Amino acid sequence: MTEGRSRRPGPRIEEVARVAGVSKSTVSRVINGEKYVSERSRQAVHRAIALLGYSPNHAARTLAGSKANAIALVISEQGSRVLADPFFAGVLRGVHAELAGRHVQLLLMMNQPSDGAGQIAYLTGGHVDGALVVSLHGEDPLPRTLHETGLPIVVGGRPLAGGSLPFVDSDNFNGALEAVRHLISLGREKIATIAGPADMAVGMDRLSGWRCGLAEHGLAVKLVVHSDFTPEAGALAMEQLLHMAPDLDAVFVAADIMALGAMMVLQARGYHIPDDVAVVGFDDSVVAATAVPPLTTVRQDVEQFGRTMTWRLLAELAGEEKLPLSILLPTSLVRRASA
Amino acid sequence: MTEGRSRRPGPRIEEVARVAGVSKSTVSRVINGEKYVSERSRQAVHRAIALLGYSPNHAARTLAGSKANAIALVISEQGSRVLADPFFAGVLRGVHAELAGRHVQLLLMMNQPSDGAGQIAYLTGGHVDGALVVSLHGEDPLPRTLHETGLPIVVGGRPLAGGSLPFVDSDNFNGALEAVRHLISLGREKIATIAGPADMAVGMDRLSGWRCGLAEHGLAVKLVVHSDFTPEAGALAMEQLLHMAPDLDAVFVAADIMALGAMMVLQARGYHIPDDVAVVGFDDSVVAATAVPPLTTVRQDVEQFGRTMTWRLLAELAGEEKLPLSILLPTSLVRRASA
DNA sequence: CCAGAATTTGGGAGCGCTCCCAGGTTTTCA
DNA sequence: TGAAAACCTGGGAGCGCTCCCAAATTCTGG
Repeated sequence: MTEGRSRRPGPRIEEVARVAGVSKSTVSRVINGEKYVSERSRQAVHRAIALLGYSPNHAARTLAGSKANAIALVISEQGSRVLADPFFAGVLRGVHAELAGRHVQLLLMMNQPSDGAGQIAYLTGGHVDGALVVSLHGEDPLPRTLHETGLPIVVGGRPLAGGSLPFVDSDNFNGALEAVRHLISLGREKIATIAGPADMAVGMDRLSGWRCGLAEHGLAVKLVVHSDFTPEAGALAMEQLLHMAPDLDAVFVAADIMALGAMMVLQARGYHIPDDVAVVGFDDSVVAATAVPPLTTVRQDVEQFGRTMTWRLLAELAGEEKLPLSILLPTSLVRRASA
Repeated sequence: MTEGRSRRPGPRIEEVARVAGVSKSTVSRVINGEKYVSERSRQAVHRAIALLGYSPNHAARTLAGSKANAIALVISEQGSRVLADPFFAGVLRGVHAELAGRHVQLLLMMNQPSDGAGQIAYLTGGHVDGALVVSLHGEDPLPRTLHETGLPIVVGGRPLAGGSLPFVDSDNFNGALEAVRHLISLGREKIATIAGPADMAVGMDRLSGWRCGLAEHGLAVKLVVHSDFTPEAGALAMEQLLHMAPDLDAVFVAADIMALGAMMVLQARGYHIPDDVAVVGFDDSVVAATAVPPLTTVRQDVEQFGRTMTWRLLAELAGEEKLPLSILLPTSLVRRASA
């Protein structure tokens, strides 16, 4: 009755100030972790906040202040959905974990082909302080465009276009290298690969690792077929490889999901896995352990991926200096029955 | 130099008003789609908005207005991650698609066991207008708690606890029913099931469908083993079933991912699929098509799931009357080689 | 011992918008 | 034909906070 307009519930900064016996300027300083606040005031404010259950109003902070207190997670969805799904969920979990406890909102944007311009306008329009761009397609211009407007970003997955964008990626090269070394240690000599698309960094880096592993031992690096990240394409690629070299004795497949298709073809053609042909995948996705036979694969920690991207972005927003431009996360070989 | 404080880029509502030759009240009315605006003014405002590339400031709208212009997507993550991942990504895509073009932000929250109370405080603290709660675990109290505070919510997946929460779910019952009818039409008579957990609606509903399908034809409904949504547990359940009835001729598995484990066991025991034992899964997840043999399964459209939840929530927020309390989405049988 | 620097505090303008109010104009209906 | 109802508009208070400014206090070093 006495309220003019319907107010949001909860106490305001003014009440905290009153209870703590200081001004609202001081409360604001404490909340934002500024220096030039006496220990005495800081304690009093913290007590008052706890007592009242105060939580700052996000909209007001954003409106009054010079930052948005929010970051965006931008998913660039150009095909390759199959690869994206489990990857994406894991990354998201990591991002969220890293954000926990900070007063930063996570906004989600998916790259609809229709609204490229609108999206850029939104992102650079002061609604967010920075963006995490998960861009599986290496040549996507979005990260660069955003970066050039001065918006702090971190790209997930090495961007292909030259220049220097901050990014986080799994160490695809060394993962593949380790896979090939493992195959060689098993005595395999005719080692093929089903590579990812040539326009994706993830595809290229895994291919390079395979090449290096073979080159180390003077083995031939001819048996390459490019494919996309689907089981069907993996099957097709395997057929091509068998056509090129029916006597191959191992294949490194750049994604578990493609390995599934490849294994189907191998088994249909009467090859025994791993006796005739050893198979190593990549990702250690949920399908790897339940494949028949269980798939030896290179594990990447997607949750760590999300956490690291977020950490890097927040560090930059906090004004930290000397941050590494790019961060590669370790991979590890998971040995199962297929190799 | 002339700017006192660093301002956000872009035009403000005042400029739109000036260009359109009206007051900012009128511009606000147009933006919010209120009635009591002449067609002439409306046109002028729209032209001015397009001309200036104006986009309303979210923080200011939220602060000044009585709504937050944001909804939350709350993921209740109590185990069952494997099921959740692809499901979750699809739902998210649907949510996003439905939100496109509206001035509604999507906030993401994952249920960290640690911050249950903080999360509720945040959600009911006026930061969001409503919430989508994806809660696979049927007895999760969060949806009910939120609903009781008056926050509009839509639950994804039928909530188990009695009462009347608005929810969206796949028609698990009829999907299972159709699967069983298909098996019966194939001449199978000893049809087992690997059911989901008994404390999840999704598990119970699929089990009920199986029961009904058998009951329709007077078949025995004894061969049930409960399991959780992992391949390992599926394998274990299959072993139990074979122990109970080595001569079973079909099995309906409540999730593709469990079916994978079950098929491994069947094949290891020398059963041929589908000749000896027919297998039908549920979900039509990415693994179904690449299983050996390819898995016949019940398809649910997870993207539609997300879209429908969002539509239902936005409709309620818009004050629409006579909304259905619950919505069941159709499923369809996808025939492949396993049955 | 005192000028200047460093620290600590409160006051208040204003971020960009919505929503209430008051006033004017047009339509409706008995 | 006149009063009530519906329609349309602009002005301005204020949402809850941050950040600038000015002032008060304490700490330095020559």
